[in-house]
Amino acid sequence: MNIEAQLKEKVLEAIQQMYGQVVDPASIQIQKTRKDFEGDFTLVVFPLLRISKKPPEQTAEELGGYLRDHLAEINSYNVIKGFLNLTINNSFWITYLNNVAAEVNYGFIHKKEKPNTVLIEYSSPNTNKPLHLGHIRNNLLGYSIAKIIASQGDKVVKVNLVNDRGIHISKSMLAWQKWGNGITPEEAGKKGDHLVGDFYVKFDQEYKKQIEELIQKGQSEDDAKKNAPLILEAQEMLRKWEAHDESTIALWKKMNSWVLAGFDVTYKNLGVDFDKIYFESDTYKLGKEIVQEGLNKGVFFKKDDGSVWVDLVEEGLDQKLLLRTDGTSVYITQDIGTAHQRFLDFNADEMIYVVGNEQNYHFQVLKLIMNKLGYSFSEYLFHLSYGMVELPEGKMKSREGTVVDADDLMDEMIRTAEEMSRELGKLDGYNEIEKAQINRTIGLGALKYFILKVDPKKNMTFDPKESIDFNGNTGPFIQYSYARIKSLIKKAQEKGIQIPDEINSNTELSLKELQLIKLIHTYPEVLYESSESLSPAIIANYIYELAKEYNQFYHEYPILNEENSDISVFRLFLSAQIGKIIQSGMNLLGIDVPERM
RNA sequence: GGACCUGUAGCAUAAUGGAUAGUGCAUCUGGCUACGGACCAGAAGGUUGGGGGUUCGAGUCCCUCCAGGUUCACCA
Repeated sequence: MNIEAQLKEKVLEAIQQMYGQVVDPASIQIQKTRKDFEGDFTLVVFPLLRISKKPPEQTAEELGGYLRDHLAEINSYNVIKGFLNLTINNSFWITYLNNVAAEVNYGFIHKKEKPNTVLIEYSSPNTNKPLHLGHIRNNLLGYSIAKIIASQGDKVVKVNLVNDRGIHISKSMLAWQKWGNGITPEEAGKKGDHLVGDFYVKFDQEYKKQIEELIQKGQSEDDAKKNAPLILEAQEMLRKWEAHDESTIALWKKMNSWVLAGFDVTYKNLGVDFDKIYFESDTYKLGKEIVQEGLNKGVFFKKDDGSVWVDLVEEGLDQKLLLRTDGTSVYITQDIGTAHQRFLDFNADEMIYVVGNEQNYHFQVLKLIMNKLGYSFSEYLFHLSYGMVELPEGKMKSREGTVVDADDLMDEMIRTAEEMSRELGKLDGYNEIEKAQINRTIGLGALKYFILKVDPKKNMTFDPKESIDFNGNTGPFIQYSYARIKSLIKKAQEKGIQIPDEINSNTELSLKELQLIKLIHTYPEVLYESSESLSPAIIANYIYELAKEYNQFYHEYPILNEENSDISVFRLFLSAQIGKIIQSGMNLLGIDVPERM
C-alpha cells in the first residue's frame, strides 16, 4: 500500500476514534505539501469541520497528534490555518528510493488484473499529398499515447487507416496522366509523396483556370465548379476506378505505391510505426449491411427518395445521412463498418481515434449511432481530439504555399541542431556518424517535445522562422540533463566507484535531495494521469520539472567531488535513478536521449 | 442561428475545488582556474476575457455576456 493510502486510512481511523463517526473516504484530501511549506503531505481539514465541530486549527492539531502517535512513518507535523502538514521519516524515503532502483520499469504496471485491448488509430493520411505539420502532431500524439497506455498494463494495437481512394486521389492521378509525361519519383529525384502532391497542386491550378474561364462566359461560380471539364474527368476516373477499370486501377496502384513508399520514409524518420494498416479502398464498402440492419430494427429511417438517415434531434443534434439515394455509403457509413470490423479483428475493449478537433461532431455522431445500434463497445469509443497547429499568420493553406512539410521540418530541425552543436563546439572530436546521430536525436527531440508538451486539445502556434528553442523548457534541455548524468556515472566508473544496489536507510538527506525523491515518488501517478487523460503533455511537464530540479541540485551540491564518500555515493545513486526516469519518460514520448551531446 | 472547444504577463505554457497563480522565451543583472555554461542564481512583468452566482475556499464548478476557433454537405 502506498503512503498516501496509508495516511488516508489512518485519518479515517482517527476520525472514528476521536469524533465517533465514519466518514466518506472521498472527503479525506491528502495532497503533496506545497514547496513553500514544511512537510511532505498535507491533509486539508476544512471538509472535516462539520464532523469535528471544532475550529480548523484545533481539528488539524488533534488529527496531527493522532497520526504522529499511530503511524511510524510520520516524523512530525505542523498546522497552518486549515492545513495539516505531515513530515515523513527520511528512512521511508530512502527505502522508497531503493525500491525504485530495484524495479525494471519503475512506474509501469506490469501485471494488470484484467488487461484491456486498446485499439488506437492515428495518422490516417490521404495518399494525394505528403504529410505536413498537422500530421506530425497527430502521429506523435498517437504513438506516445499508445506507449503510455501500454505502460499501464493494457495491450495496445496501433492502427493506421489510409485514405487511398476518392475524388481527391483521382485528381492527382488525372493531373499526372495529363501533364506528367510519365515521370517517376526516381526521374524527378523526389520522394513519391511529394511528386504526387505536386500533381495534386497542378490539378487545382488548372481547375481554377477553367472555373475562371467559365465564369467569364457567364456561368455562376457554383455552376462553373460543377461543369469545369477537369472535375468532370476526375469524377469519370473515380467511376472507372469503382468499376475496376484495368488501366485506372494500374495507374492508381502505381501512384499509391509511390506515396506509401514516401510515407514509410517519413514515418521512419519520425520514429512512429503501426501494427496494422487498413486501406479505405478495402473498407469503404463496410457498414452498409449494418445500416440495413439498423433500418430493419427501426433505429434509422428512409426518406421518400430512398436515402437512409438517423435522427439525432433528441440528442441535440441534427438528422444525419447514412446512405445516399443511390444506396452508396458516405464517410460515416464506413466508420460504422470499420469500428465493428476492428472490434472483431482484435477483440478490442476500447478504441481511440486520434483525429483533429474539426471532427468532433463526426465522432459524437458515430458514438451515438453505435449506441443506438446496441453495440456495447460504443461506451468505449474515445475521440482523442487535438487542436490545430497554426502558423503565426494563421492557418496553413496549401493554396498560399504556407503548408509546413513534415520532411522539410524534420530536416530543418536536425540542421539547426547541427549549427548549435558546432557553435557550442560540443561535438568536436566525434566522428561524422556519431555527430549525425546525436544531432538527429537532438533536432527531433526538440521538435517532438515542443509539440507534445502542449495539452493535446489546445490549438498551438508554430513559428517555423524562429524555429524551436533549444534552451529552457525544451527537449534538448532535458536531453542535456540526461547526458550530464551519464557523464557523471561514466566518470565515477573510471574512478572505480561502484554505484550500489541500495543505500543505507539512515543516510542524511538535504532538502533538495528529499525534494527530488518526492518528485520521483510521483512518477507512477503521473503515468496514470497521463494515460487516463490521454495526454503526453502531463509526462512532458513532469520530466521537465524533474530535470530542472536536478540541475539545481547538480549546481548546488558536489557529487563526485564530495569528500564524504557515503554522501558522494548516495548522490550518484540518486542521479542514476533520475537518469532512468528521464529516459523512461522521454521514451514514452517517443523521444530518444543521448549518452552525450 | 444550433452544437462543441478555447481565452492565464509582450509571446508561449502549467496549476485532482485548496495556502502567496507556477514555468520558459524575450528584456535587464550576476556566476566558467568546469563532477559538461544547451547550465545556474537574481530582477522586472498578472484585475486568470468582463459581470454575476455556488462554496469555509473558484483560474478550476454554474449562469450570462464578450472574443476567437471548429462544425452543422447525398464531401472525406
